Amino acid sequence: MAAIVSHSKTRQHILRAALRHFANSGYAAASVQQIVDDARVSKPALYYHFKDKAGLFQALVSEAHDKEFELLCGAAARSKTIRGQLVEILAVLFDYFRENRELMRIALATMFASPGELPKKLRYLDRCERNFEFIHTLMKRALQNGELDGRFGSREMAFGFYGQANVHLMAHLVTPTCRLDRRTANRIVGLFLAGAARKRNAGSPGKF
Amino acid sequence: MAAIVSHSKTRQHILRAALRHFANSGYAAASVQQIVDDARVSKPALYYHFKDKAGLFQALVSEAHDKEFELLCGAAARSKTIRGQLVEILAVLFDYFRENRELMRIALATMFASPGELPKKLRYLDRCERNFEFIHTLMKRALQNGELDGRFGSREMAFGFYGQANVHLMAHLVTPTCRLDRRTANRIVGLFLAGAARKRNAGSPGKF
DNA sequence: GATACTACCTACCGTTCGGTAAGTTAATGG
DNA sequence: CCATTAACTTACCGAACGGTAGGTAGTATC
Repeated sequence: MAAIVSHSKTRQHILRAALRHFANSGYAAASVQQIVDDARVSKPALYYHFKDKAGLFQALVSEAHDKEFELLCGAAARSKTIRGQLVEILAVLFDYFRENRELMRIALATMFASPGELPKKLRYLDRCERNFEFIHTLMKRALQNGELDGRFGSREMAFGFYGQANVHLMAHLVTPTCRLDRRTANRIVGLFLAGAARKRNAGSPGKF
Repeated sequence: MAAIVSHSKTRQHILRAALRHFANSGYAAASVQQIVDDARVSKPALYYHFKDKAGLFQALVSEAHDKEFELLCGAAARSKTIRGQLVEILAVLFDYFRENRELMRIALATMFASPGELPKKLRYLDRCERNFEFIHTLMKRALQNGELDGRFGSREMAFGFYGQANVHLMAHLVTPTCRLDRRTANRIVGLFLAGAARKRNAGSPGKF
């Protein structure tokens, strides 16, 4: 896993242990003592590399959101149609999720955290917004292209899709419902684009 | 607010204060001391009425999910078509949400909590599942009626809808995006049923 | 060979945590 | 009039919390 970049070995151990504990217990319930025990380092070693508990968390949060943004960009570039882009996005998120579920958990948890749940000095809202706005941009473009239904707003569609993607990920953290793979990605995008209602003319049903 | 039922006045104060703190800070970060200070009671008074911190939380969690279930049932009964039922469900959830956002926050937070985030003895997964299964049942019925597209499974549609409903609620906790009212409910259901893709024959566009 | 810096260490700080022991007050029942 | 119970109270517990003071081994520099 090349996800955690760090110059020091100790710093790396700390980050990896912190990732485990924050992902598993949330910010408040994860204790610094547990983290340093798990990382087999002393507490001052942690406070040498990170300003405080919040700073340690911040490092992981930034990495999680930046990684997601990177994945979104890469995936969207791989297709020209909105359908292809959305499938690519879901597929790559699912792939990454399967092997880095702890980092993803942190990204999701910070996205939907209560105001008092995390230290106020933490900066992550701008990163959340950036990731959402990326999807939003795709939708706007597809709307102009005529790929999407003009009766809906780009914002509500971006919201519907990004929201649904996140729900699938979050739900999978709680109870693995179905395999999060490319096939599932295809079906989700299919449902999103075609809608759940029965079609009046079953002329060209397409495949999902 | 008749949400919190209790026989003792003190118990009521405690529950109300606990609701505020748990909703605002999450389980771990909310301290018993803050709660009793806020409720203007002593700590042993709290431990007289509730077994422990987890028991206090449990009372709120149960109430939150039970209330949601009640809302779902009432809303679904108000219409015969799946479209009508889904709109009613969203509308009633939105209504309730606007006036009881703290209780809703707890329901959502427990739904997507990490394993180590909450005490293990807490019982809530069965209640989550019950609420989801209610939506699932509606979808199954609508599928048999031919109201929904047979190419999709009832489970994935229930998931898509319930998930999207929850995302709208959660997102609204973080940043109020749009008015959560009946009009919004209509648009969300519209998007869910019709799909985002442009329709080939714009014969009867419907209104959302 | 003194100085300075990195990368830690042991030991400990004050605070807050969830929770309790034991006593008090007011009402109720025999 | 006494016993019991409900509904608390003050005072306190040990453990865990996040964080730090002060010292040190190793390396690099002048």
